Amino acid sequence: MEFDDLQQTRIAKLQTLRDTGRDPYPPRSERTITNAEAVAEFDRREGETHTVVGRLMLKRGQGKIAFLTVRDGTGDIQFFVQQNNVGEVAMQVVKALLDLGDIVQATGTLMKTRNGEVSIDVTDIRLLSKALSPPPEKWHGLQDIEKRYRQRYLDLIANDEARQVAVQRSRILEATRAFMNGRGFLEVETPTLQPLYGGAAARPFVTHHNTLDQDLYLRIADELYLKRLIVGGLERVYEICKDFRNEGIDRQHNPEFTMMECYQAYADYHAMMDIVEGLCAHVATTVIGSLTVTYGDHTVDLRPPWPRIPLRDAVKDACGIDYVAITDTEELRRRAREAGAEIPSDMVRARIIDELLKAFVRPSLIAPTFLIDYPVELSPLAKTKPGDPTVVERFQPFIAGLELGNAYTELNDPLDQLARFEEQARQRAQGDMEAMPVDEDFVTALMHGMPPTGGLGVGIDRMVMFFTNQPSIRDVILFPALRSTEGR
RNA sequence: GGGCCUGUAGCUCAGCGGUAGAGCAGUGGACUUUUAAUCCAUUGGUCGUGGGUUCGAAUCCCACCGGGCUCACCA
Repeated sequence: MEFDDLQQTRIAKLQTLRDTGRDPYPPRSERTITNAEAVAEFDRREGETHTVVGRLMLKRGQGKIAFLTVRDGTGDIQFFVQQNNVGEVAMQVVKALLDLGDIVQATGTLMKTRNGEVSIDVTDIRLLSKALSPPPEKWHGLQDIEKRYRQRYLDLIANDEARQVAVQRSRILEATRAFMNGRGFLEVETPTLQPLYGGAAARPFVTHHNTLDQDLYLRIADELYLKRLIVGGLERVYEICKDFRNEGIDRQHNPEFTMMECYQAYADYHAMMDIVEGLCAHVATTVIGSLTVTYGDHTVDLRPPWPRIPLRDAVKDACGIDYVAITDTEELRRRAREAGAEIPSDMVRARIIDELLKAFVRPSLIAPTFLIDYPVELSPLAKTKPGDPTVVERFQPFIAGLELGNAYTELNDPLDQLARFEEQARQRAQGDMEAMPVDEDFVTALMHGMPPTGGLGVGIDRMVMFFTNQPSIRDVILFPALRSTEGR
């Protein structure tokens, strides 16, 4: 490892500190009050002696005094260092050996400066940890997008918004758990390493267990395991976990992402819509403090209930194509192309409908909306609508153009499930690598009887994107997937 | 994978065929109430990498390594 001039300078200071008997990395620290508390409670704490800590963010020397802005996890406070109080030696240390980025601790009297800034009138100041690399620019922060993702700690140090998003994400997860627990759901854990993957249309990551000498898949969903628990009589279960999908990376997709899946026995997809509405409203009120949320150019009202629009009607309204009335696939393809959609000649009927959804319906789904009742072909785990074997009871919630999740009335007919798996296998044989493999073990579970069940998956990252008004999933995942660079 | 954009000092950015620049940070100095402190002086670069065009390339061209947007793919 090589050190540049700025680092060499700091390493020299480090040596000076050691040579003069000062440990640049002492094992112990003290804190009697957080910075935020000191500022918030100043009126009744003025004059008290306190010890505060944090990272040195700004340094304003002025002869025999110095003002240091120090930031801990709660906020900023100012150190007011006067040579008369700390002595000439300590003053020299502050001026010559402390650098921006260092972690420091100071003891002194809580006071306000002439200009009203809450400060510690320092009597003792010490270094807790010497930073050997300089922090990002103090005013512009860290702008380089790549560096923000690769070295997130710098982003968190320099950019307030990055910190806010990280905190909000945690609060959203907390609110989600509280909401689900409050509805009687049991939080469970199912395997990340699965001998057979399933529950979504996606390509998996493959790994290998040495002792078993067996390939395993990182889960693309936990659906099939959670439904086994429903079979087992756990009537309301949910899991919040990472799923892994070996696919493209873009503003709304990361190869590992966080999903909340829940299943409720003796319920259907309407109950799942109630949960989505309730969950979003709960998160909005507890985390945002309002049912009105702004995302990008849009401001949406999350107040339930949300419109529940059959996909057929939504597509018909958006582009005038009634795909139910057009039974001939070639006719449907022709009409879709006329409307302006790009439809490859080998695209199957269900994908054409999906394309119509993406091209014409989705862009207009700004207000919270449920699209319901999807073609059966794309939903091998969902129950068909009574009286219509071509449509399943499935819905997707959309807010501000974001697709937040997926849900259905779960298929609990074991023989129908087996037939759907076999149809998937046929599509797989025809080259659709995202079609699901046959999971006979899951069918075996269904053969023991699964109650009528509603199931739901919510993309937590997208929910966080929405509630924190972030345009990219990389902004809500602390360490997003990036190509590794040479020499790292 | 395609198209468009992008990579210059530790950080934020200018320069876009003719001597490599600014602000912040750093270094030296002045300063006992600053708020991105101020003032004086000053160090710092294989202009992502490698080729090419040219009398001359940070600048134009090609390839490669990263990144962003977008389309495709994908919940």
